[in-house]
Amino acid sequence: MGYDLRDAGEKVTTQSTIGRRPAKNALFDGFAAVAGAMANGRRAEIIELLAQGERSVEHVADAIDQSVANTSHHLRRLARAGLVSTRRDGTRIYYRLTDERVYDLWVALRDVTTRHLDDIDQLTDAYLGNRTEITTITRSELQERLQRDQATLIDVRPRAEYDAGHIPGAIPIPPDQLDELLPSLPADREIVAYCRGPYCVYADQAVRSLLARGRAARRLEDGYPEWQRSGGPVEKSLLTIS
Amino acid sequence: MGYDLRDAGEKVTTQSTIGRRPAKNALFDGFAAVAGAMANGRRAEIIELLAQGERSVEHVADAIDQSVANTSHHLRRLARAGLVSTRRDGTRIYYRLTDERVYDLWVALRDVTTRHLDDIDQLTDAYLGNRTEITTITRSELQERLQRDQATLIDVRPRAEYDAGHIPGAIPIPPDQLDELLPSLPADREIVAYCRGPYCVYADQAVRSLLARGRAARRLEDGYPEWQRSGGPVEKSLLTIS
DNA sequence: CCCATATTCAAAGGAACGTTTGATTATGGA
DNA sequence: TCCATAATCAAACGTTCCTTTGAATATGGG
Repeated sequence: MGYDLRDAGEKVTTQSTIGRRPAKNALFDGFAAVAGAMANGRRAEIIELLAQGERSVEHVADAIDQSVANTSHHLRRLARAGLVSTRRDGTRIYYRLTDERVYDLWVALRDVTTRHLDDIDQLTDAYLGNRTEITTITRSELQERLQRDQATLIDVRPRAEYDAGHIPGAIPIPPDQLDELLPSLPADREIVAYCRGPYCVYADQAVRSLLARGRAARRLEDGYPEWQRSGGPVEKSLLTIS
Repeated sequence: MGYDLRDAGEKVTTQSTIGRRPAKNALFDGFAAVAGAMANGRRAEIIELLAQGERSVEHVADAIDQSVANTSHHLRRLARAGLVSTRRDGTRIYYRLTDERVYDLWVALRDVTTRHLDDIDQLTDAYLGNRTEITTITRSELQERLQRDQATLIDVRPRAEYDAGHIPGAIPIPPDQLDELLPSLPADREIVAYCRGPYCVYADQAVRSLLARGRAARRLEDGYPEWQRSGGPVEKSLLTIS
């Protein structure tokens, strides 16, 4: 066992922290308050949603299947922790993530959770189906293949989100038009689908559908926000969100 | 205002998510559970403490001024979320952060909090005192100055932590020997102090004490775990922690 | 100026959390 | 084998949190 380093010297800490305890408590309660803001499933969903771009309260309420009042409550709580900010446009109020650092925090949380929480695999299976037949491609791999014209890239998010920003060269295939549009894709190359992130259902749907038709298809390992955040090139179709 | 992109297309999401709601809830509750594990001031302190290295339950209890039973409770909760792991050595159980990703998550939380929570400045002031007279130096600046022999580096953590690992060339100045050892430092160069991280009091104490003696002194902007995590060189004095 | 719409606020019930207390389990040494 | 030590567990208290309900506030259009 040897020289036990681990319990030596702590008396010192205790001594020099005497009297500071209330202040230390308050400081760490501050960190805990921010963690607490994310410590609710619906609020976690909100953060994932706002990572896509700003959204109105009603829109958020709709997306997370909650009442507007409750959604507003959750949004206010996130705002109090500094995670989201607001912008008023007429009678509507738009919420957004305060900055990219908040997004980074969310990704770090997602990462740790998927790696360490025992049940997470069952949970993702229950939500997204068994993903074993769906192979993924990394961002850098995709970038290479696009440069060499070796892949057809499709964006399977709702049209409005495509318009607000997408990976250059991506073909818009809104999720409600999968069946109409997928067959018309060129048959010469592999197809890569992406949507909102690793927990977005659309890309999985598209890949499954293509595989069922005998096409070669993969999904981007994460999604558009990750692509954008990592500095990948971006293209906007229409007016920017004002 | 133009074409309102933000509320278009959401019906689709709602439709294709119908029936999946319970699974989606469960998945995001999983993320929330991990956030919830950090959503308590004492548990946040535990994470910051374990970022320094593994510690026994009693040690942790001592450091956070809580009963062993309560501390054990908090540690079990962190373990259930996958954030910490244990190792038994005889009659003691040592807790550690499960991996570096957990540390990254903690740093991301610390970062977001210090940048966005309104009261955090008052809280750090209350805990660490007004830091306006204490200037900092970044890790890369420090590395440069060390290479050019332009600074004396002191490690003001308890001796056991210094022994477990420190920045090469750092002189150990345990916090309980500040007054004895500080005056004997060479007077020809600026002194840089570091300890456990941005919220560790020792480096501040050392710098204040040196400034009061008319010496040029700064503190490393963060601390040893950050240095180590960013790939900086590390030196160990004695046996490794077994 | 009034009304419709979008959002927030306040109150209340039930659930989950944090701390304390006292008892229980597991290990190593006598 | 028995005892001391280290850690966990179980129950119970008060506190905080989440959701729902109904009312209140702010903005823009008629």
